[in-house]
Amino acid sequence: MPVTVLLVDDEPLVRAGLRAVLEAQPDIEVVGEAADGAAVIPLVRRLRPDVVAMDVRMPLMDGIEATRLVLRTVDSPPKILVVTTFENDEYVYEALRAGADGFLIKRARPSEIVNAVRLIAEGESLLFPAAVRALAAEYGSNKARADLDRAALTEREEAVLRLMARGLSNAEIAERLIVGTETVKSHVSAVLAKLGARDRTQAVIAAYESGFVSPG
Amino acid sequence: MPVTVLLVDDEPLVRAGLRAVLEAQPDIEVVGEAADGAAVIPLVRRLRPDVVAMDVRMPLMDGIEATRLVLRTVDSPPKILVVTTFENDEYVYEALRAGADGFLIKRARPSEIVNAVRLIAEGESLLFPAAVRALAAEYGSNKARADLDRAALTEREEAVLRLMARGLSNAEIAERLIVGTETVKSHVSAVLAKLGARDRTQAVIAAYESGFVSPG
DNA sequence: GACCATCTCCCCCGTGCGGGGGAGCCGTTG
DNA sequence: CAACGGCTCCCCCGCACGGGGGAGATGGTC
Repeated sequence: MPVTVLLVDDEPLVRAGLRAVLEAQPDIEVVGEAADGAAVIPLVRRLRPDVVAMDVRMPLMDGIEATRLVLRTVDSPPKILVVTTFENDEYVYEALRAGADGFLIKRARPSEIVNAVRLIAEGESLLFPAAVRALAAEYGSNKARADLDRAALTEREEAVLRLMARGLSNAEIAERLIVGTETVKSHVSAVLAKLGARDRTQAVIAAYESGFVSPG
Repeated sequence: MPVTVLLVDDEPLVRAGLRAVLEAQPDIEVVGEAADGAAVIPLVRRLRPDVVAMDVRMPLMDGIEATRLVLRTVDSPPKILVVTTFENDEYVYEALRAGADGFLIKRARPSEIVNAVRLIAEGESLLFPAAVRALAAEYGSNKARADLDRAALTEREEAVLRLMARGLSNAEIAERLIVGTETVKSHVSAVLAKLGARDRTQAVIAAYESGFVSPG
C-alpha cells in the first residue's frame, strides 16, 4: 500500500514539482492538491491522505492555521509536513507548535524530499537541518525562552516591528497604535534588544531575513 | 518538430515543476537541466535548445550574466525566457536589457507557462504583466530615465544601498568602501532621493521589496 | 498575597542621520 | 571646447533616534 500525499501550496509550479518528484517513487502516491489552507479540510476528509505537504505562506489561510484546523477537526488526522522557502522561517516554529510533524525546505534535493515524506509517514518527526531540530525541541518544551528570547517578541513588540518594517517612524507608529511616542520608543528598544539589532534598520533586516515579514 | 527547452534554476523542485508542466504538452520537450548559470554555455552548445528558461537568482552566475554570455558566445542563440519569483524584480529589467526575450513569474498558472514558452519560441517578445511591458519598453529605448530614475542607481549608490541593507552605519560603509563619511552621506542622500525613501530604513525596505536584495 | 511580565508613560542626554548648500576632479559625450 | 554625470569631500543645522533609568497599572501564575 503506497503512502498517499495531499499537496497544499498556492503556487501551481511548486505543486507540479512536488508531484513530479513524489510520483516518481513507486511507494508514494499524490492523491490530491489544494491551492490554499482554506480548502484543506474537506479534501482531507474525503481523500484521507497519510501525509499533507503544507506550504506555510498562503493567501487566505496559512499553513499554521490550516495545520491546527486539520488536527482539531479531523479524527485520526494525517501527518503534516510543513514546506517552506526560507531556512529560518518564524512561521515554521509556529507550525510545529501547532502540531506539524516536520518541515522541509523547498531548496531540498528530490531525494531528501521523498525521504522526508517516507519518514513522516512512518511516524518519524523530522526536522531537516540539525540546528533547527534543537531549536524546535526547545520550542516544544515550554521552558527555554531564556536564551532564545530573541524570537520571543510580545504581541505589542511584534506589532511595532511590523510597522517598523513598513517604514513608519516612531511618531507614525504611535499614531497608528494610539499610544504615546515614548511608549513606542520603549517597545522599539525592547525589539532592538531582543533582536540584537543596533538600530531600526537592522531590526527590519532581521524581520525580512527571518521571514517575519516577506517581500511582495 | 517539438519546441526544445533547457531549464536553468538552482532549485531542483522548480526544475521538476517546470519539467512536469512543459512535458505534459506534446509540442514541448525538455532537453536538459542546469542548476546554475555557470553551467549553461556548454549545455546550450550541445543541446541547441529553442528556449532557455532561466532563473534570475542563482548562486554562482545569475541569469543576467548567463543571458549575456549565451547571446554573445553562441551563434544562432536560443530564446531566453527569464523566470523570476517576484513581480518587481530589478534584475528582470537588467536581464531584458541583456537581451532576454521575455519573462515569467513563478506564480503563473501552468497554462500561462506553456503559453509563454510557445510564444517565445515563435519569436514573440512577451512580458507578462501589462505594466511591466510598458516599463521594459522604456528600458529598451535608451531615453526615459527621467521618470524612472527611481531605479537608475549608479554603481556606487548600489554598493552603498547593498551595505545599508546589511545594516551598516554610514561610518562603517565609509570604512568598507575606503571613502569619507561625508561621501557616504552624499550617496545615501542620492539613494534616498531616487528611491523616494525618507530614511535608510525605508530604503532597505525598498531594496527587499524590489528584490534588489533578498532574504536568505 | 507576592511575584512577574506586559503595556503604558516620563525624564535626560548624546549622536547619528538626513537636508541643503557648495566645490573640485575626472571621464564621456555633444 | 564646453557640458554633463559620477565620485569625492566640505560646511551648517535640526531632529528623530536610541540608551539609561524610573514608575504606575494591569493581569496572570505560584
